[in-house]
Amino acid sequence: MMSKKELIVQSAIDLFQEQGIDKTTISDIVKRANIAQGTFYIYFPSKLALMPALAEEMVKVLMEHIGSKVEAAQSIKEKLTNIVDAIFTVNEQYPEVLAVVYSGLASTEHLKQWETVYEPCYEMISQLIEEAIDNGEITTKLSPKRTAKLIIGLVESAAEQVYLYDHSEETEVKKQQEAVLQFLFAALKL
Amino acid sequence: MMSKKELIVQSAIDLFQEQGIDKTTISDIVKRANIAQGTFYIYFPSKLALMPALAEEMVKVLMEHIGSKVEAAQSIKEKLTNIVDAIFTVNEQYPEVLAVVYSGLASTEHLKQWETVYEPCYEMISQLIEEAIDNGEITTKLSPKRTAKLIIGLVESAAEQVYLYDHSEETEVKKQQEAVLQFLFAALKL
Amino acid sequence: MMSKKELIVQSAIDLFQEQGIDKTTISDIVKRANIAQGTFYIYFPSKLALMPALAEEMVKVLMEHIGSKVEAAQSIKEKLTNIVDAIFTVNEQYPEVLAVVYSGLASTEHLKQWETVYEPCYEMISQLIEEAIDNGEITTKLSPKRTAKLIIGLVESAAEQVYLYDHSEETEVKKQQEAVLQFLFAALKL
Amino acid sequence: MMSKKELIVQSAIDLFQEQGIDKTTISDIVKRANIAQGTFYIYFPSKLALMPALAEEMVKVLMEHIGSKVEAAQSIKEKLTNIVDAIFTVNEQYPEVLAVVYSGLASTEHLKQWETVYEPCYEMISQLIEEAIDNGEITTKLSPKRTAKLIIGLVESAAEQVYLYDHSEETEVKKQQEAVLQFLFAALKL
DNA sequence: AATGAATGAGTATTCATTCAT
DNA sequence: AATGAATGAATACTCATTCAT
Repeated sequence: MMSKKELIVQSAIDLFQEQGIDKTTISDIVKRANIAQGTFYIYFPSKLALMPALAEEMVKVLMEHIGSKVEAAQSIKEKLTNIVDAIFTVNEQYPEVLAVVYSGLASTEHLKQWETVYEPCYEMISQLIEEAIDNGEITTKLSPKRTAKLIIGLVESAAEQVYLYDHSEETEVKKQQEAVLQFLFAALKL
Repeated sequence: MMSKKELIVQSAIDLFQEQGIDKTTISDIVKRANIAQGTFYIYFPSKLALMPALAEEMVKVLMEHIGSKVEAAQSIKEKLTNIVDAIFTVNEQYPEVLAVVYSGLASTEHLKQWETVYEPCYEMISQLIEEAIDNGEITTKLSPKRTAKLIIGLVESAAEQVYLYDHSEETEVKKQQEAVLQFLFAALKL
Repeated sequence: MMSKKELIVQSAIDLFQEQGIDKTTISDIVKRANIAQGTFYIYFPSKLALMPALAEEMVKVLMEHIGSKVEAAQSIKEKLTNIVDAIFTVNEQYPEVLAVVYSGLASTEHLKQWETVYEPCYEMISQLIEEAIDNGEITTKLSPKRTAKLIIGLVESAAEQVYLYDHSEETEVKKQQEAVLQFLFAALKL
Repeated sequence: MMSKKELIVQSAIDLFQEQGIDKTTISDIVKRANIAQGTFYIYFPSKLALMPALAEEMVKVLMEHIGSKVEAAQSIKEKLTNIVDAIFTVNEQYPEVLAVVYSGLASTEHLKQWETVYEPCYEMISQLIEEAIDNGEITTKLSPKRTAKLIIGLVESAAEQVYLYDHSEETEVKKQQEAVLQFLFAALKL
């Protein structure tokens, strides 16, 4: 059984996904979570205070998707392919929520926490890059961490384009995924 | 002299930039624009309805920056360098506004208009790519339009990282700009 | 061709009928009448100032209905039958408008004008009663004018019941009309 | 102690009586009730949504007036006399409120609820008529329920005429009350 | 910890009215 | 007489937040 806190976060994610952040009220969240209005404030001082918890959850989901697929992969190409796939999958499920998380719109105050939250994700990709550099698969003058961030930025924005803006069809999505991968391989000279 | 509608859009951009979307009220906007409360509603039914007009203005600013610099350039490398520079410059000036515009948070209802608004920008880069392909500067299997979109996504997210999330210092900004350019050149095999 | 003033009154009647007085704005009225916002104020100082003109129009319609039918009738019974029929017919066409006119809700300020407006209607029925008393058809201790007012009150409220509250079917309407006539005949010992 | 909801209804009745519906704002109502603005919206979504509760209260008051007087009465004539008296008394106290309730202006949406609200009143009179028919006091071909409705319509409109339109003096009121009673007795052949 | 009715400041929104053209 | 963009006071309504239970 979920704790009240988890119930709140889950309800918020669902509602943000369905109707957007602005149109979702705390009242909506507690109704969906089946808890009392006041209970919300035991766990979160405000609606914005939800954001870090929400980002954490999103990153957790993303990391799970990536983790399970990347371990099995051998080459850096395979690994990157799986990462792109994971990012596209998560964007398909939570386009609205990720748009908020990624663009950092949830008020300037929490932006710094977010980088912290996203850190493990950057770190993981960074590791992969470093290993690939070490064993000669990749040669680049850019630092692994910076490269990791550029990669995530590139892939996320590509995924948003198809899922959030264009509401593209399945085949278009596949093409975009293929294209971003090619672009990425070229950038890394793979 | 500016029309009332233009006054509203300009005031909104300024205020969003200064205090963010959420903290900016319609009252703030009309006060800044020096018009009556009701006048706002003659032109826009709500705050969110401002978004397309706002995006148009941002794209206009971006295009002006790009246009003036790109014409002078000769090679595709030079042109891309200038484009990246233009995008970074605009992001430096309007980080908050662009975050809103770019992340597409402005409610699901207007998302489709946005692609239309961004279209001239995509089209312009697309043209440059095509010319570069024609004269053999670039070889790529990806379509020019898709490549253009990937480039914009990549550069925009890189710029956001330094201006919105990290509030980086001048030197870090330069490094990021240099890095994204290198990444981009590699991706296009330049 | 209708004058602007007539256009305003007619549009107001139509709109009050369709959406009620409260939900009808002056803006609605001028749009329907295809005239400018300011033109309204040339003819009427406010929305409430429309009411007497509106009542006049309604009474005019009612009188026309009654007039054409009553002249042909011979006996007082026949005449009353026709009056009841006329009132029901007009109520069928303008239930909402008549509810307002009859109940006098359009603000206390114009109530006195209304009695003046309704006067010809009361007077006409009053005449009929008096004639019927004179030629021995009716015997009553009540004054003709008071009797006329009671009759109108009775028949109007009966008509409202079926058209406004119950939205009755054709057959129910006929029954109600028949009933109120019988009740009326009995009251006048006819 | 009164519930918040009752407080709202009572304040609304008082204010409608004093200044009419249109001039009474929700702000006025909550101030008079000594409750917060938001509390109003917990119980009623709008001013018009008050109407059914308001009608219920009015019917309750009317029924109390009638009930206390009719029980003591023996003959149907006495009973009707008391009913007319009760209706006139309530109309004297709440002319404005009753005008609203009775005319059904409270927006088309709630009209159906009103017949339900008025039902006990119709039913009560209907019972009296039926008893009077059973013990031979009254002979009529009309159904008791329909007769009851006609009676209420007649008496209410007669009362409105003196209290709402004409603001008649005491003696005129008495005359009107006497007249409507005579008219009614004749209609029922009493 | 949990509740949910109550709060009221803050904000959006409406619409009668004006006035320069 | 006619126009209709502009006005801004008046009002409705929301919703984050509190607190007694």
